[in-house]
Amino acid sequence: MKLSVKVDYACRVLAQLARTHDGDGLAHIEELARAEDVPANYLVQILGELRNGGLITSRRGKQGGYALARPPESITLLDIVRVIEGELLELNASPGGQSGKRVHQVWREIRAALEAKARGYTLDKLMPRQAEGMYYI
Amino acid sequence: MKLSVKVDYACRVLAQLARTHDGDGLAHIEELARAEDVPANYLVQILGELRNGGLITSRRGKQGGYALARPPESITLLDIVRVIEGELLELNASPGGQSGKRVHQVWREIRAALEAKARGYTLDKLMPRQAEGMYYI
DNA sequence: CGCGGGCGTGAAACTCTCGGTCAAAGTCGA
DNA sequence: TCGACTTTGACCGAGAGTTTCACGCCCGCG
Repeated sequence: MKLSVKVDYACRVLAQLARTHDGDGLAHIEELARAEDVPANYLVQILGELRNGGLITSRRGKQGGYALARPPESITLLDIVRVIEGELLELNASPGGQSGKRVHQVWREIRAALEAKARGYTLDKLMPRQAEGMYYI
Repeated sequence: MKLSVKVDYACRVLAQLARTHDGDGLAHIEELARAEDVPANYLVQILGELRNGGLITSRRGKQGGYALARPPESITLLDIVRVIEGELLELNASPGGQSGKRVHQVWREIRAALEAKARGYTLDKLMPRQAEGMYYI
C-alpha cells in the first residue's frame, strides 16, 4: 500500500507555503516547484485540487500567486490526504462471504486509529526553520 | 488511498482457513471461494503469494489443498499486508526539496503507529464463530 | 485600451499495478 | 501405469497515477 507521490508533493508544497504565511506576499508556482523539487506542470494540478478543497487561495493576473487559506496550525495531515486521495484506507470491496463483515469492521477500527494519528500533525510542525533549510541539500 | 481488494480477500480466506486449523483436513480452492465469495480464478494467485510468504502450506494432487502454516493467534494483520502489498504506507518519492526529509520522517512516525495497531489483530480475532456464520448471507 | 505575465483547464502519452484468466505440471488412488 | 484432481506459473486487458503540453482566462500596469 503505497502513499502516492501526489500527497508527498502536496505536503511539501504546503509546508513551503506555511513558511511565508505571515506577510502578504503570494508564492508563484515556479518558486514552489524549485524549492521543493516538484515538476511545475504537475504542481499546477495539485494546487488546483488544494484550492478546490479549500486549503489554499489563489489570485490570477500579474502579482498573482498562492497562499494558505487558514493558519498553518489549523491544517492537519488528515485534511491534506482527504483532499488529495479521499478517504484514508478506503475499502472498496463489498463485505461478502462469511467473514466479510468482521474484516471490514476490523479495518474500520484501524482506520480510526490512523486518522487520529494523522490529525495530530499540523502544517506548523512540518515547516522548515526559517534560518536553516539551506545548509544542506 | 484505498486498501486493495486483494488484501480484503486474503484476510477473509485466511480467517476461513483458521476455522479448520485444528483437524488435519486441507481446504480446497473451490470451497474457500464459495465460502468467502471470492473469484476462484483470482484466489489461485492470492494463495500462491501467501504460500511464498510462508503464511500457508499446500499439497498438490488428489487430496491436496491448503492449510495455515502457523497457529491462528500467531498470524497478525501486519503479516498479511506485508506479504500481499509489501510495506504499509510506503512512500516511493525521493525526499527531495527543502521539506522532503521532514515530511518523510513524519510519515514514518505515522506508519510506526499504524503497524503497531495492525500487529494487535491476529487471525483468531477474525474467525467467524463455528456455530454462527451461516444464519445470514 | 492593449499587452504581458501569471493562473486555469483540459487532454494526450506513458508507465505500472490490479484484477482476472488459461494452459501446464505435479500427485495420489485404482 | 493411467487418469482424475489439484496446485503452480505464465499471460493479458483495463484502469489509475505521473508527467508533459497547449491554449484560454484574468488581472494589473503602461
